[in-house]
Amino acid sequence: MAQNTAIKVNETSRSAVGRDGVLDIAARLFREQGYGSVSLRKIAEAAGIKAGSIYYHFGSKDEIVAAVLDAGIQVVHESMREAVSELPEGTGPEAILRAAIGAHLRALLDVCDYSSANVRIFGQVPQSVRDANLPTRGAYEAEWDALLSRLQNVGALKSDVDIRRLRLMLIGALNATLEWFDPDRGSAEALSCTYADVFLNGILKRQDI
Amino acid sequence: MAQNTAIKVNETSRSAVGRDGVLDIAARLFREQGYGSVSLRKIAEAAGIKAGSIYYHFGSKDEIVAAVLDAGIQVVHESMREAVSELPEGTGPEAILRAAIGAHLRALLDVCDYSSANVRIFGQVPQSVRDANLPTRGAYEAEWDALLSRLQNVGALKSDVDIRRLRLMLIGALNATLEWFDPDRGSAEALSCTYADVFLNGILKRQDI
DNA sequence: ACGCCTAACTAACGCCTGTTAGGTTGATAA
DNA sequence: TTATCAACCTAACAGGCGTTAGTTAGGCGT
Repeated sequence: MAQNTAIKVNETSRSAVGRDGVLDIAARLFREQGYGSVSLRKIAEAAGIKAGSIYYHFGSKDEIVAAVLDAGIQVVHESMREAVSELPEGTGPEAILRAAIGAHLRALLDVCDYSSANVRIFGQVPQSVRDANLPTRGAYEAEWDALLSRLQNVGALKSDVDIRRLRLMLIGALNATLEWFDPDRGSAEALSCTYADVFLNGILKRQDI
Repeated sequence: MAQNTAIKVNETSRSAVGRDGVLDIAARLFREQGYGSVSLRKIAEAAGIKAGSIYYHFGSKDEIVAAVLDAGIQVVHESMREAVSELPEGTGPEAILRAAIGAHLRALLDVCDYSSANVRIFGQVPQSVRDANLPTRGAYEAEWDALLSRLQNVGALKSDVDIRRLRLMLIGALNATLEWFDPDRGSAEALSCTYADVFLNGILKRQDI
């Protein structure tokens, strides 16, 4: 009757991973292994509970992945908004852009499983889940568009570049770092600096500097 | 070794999709739906045959996806190499880079299912399949590294940028277009031009031009 | 002490997956 | 005509999937 007590003994009572615990683990597994190969049984096992128990906290697998996706965007969004709003008044356009790029990259590469999971699995989840994530995404994209437009209006950016396209290029390039970034080969901070350099000034050597 | 066009001798009764036909369809489905949600039965149905019949042409699902991944890299690799080698002698560094960027982007965005499937599903396939694709990937990456090194050695590129990192940034940014590119909002050619502009000169407005 | 609430458990369901073995075609070569 | 052979089909296998229903156990307020 008293089955494996080994698990329960170490914490006197129940471990109680809870909804947030399950979500944390799901985000980590999704980031590491992708959407398709992470089953509810895998999530449950990593959380130390049984698959069926997940349905106490969530109504379906889609609900879990949707929660992960939304949280992922919100983390980068807040990180970016704060980084920009914290700048002293009168900060130049170049420094503003550098701050925004750095915030996005930091949220992605420093250990936030939610935001990295979002980037990694968004293209793998069912259409309905993608659709549910679109409003949250849209809000973040609008924040970037507003920032870029402001910079373009004050004459800091080239005037012939389409804002939407620029934002897609920028965020796409930053997100792509997830596939190859290795903290052992240089910090996220250093990478962020390189990215800003390239995007702001290009890679061609110029005589005029 | 381009499009297969499903050449069949006397299409009287049997359709005979054959190995190449199955591969074409698999590449398209993988690109559209991702690795996890494309089953052998889906591939078979789209090919007009039954699931078991696939095992006449391939030993496993992994073998199919591995073939798709390899072909995908080879297509971009050849596209890029040809585009660069076809340039007239004495072509400037900027034009060379533009040609390489354009070739990569064209192979990805114009209807090659293999190369786009590679970018889309590489992060979703089993580790063993990824590993099998690494040599082919490495060859393409080496081609880029050689090109970038050459340009840096002749003083065309900034000398403080790490070539490996530059290549990762460049290819990553180009590959990311797959997630949002829409031919109705502008051709791949135009996009390629914008990308080259940004990477070569940056997005800041400069007084010296 | 009582009942309620939370958080888990067990056991099963129907479906889908990759894979296999053996059978069936229709065209071609002898 | 007969034999060969590539290309397909049929039917089933074991195992994994998301999901559900019903049950159990500990903690807390009254």
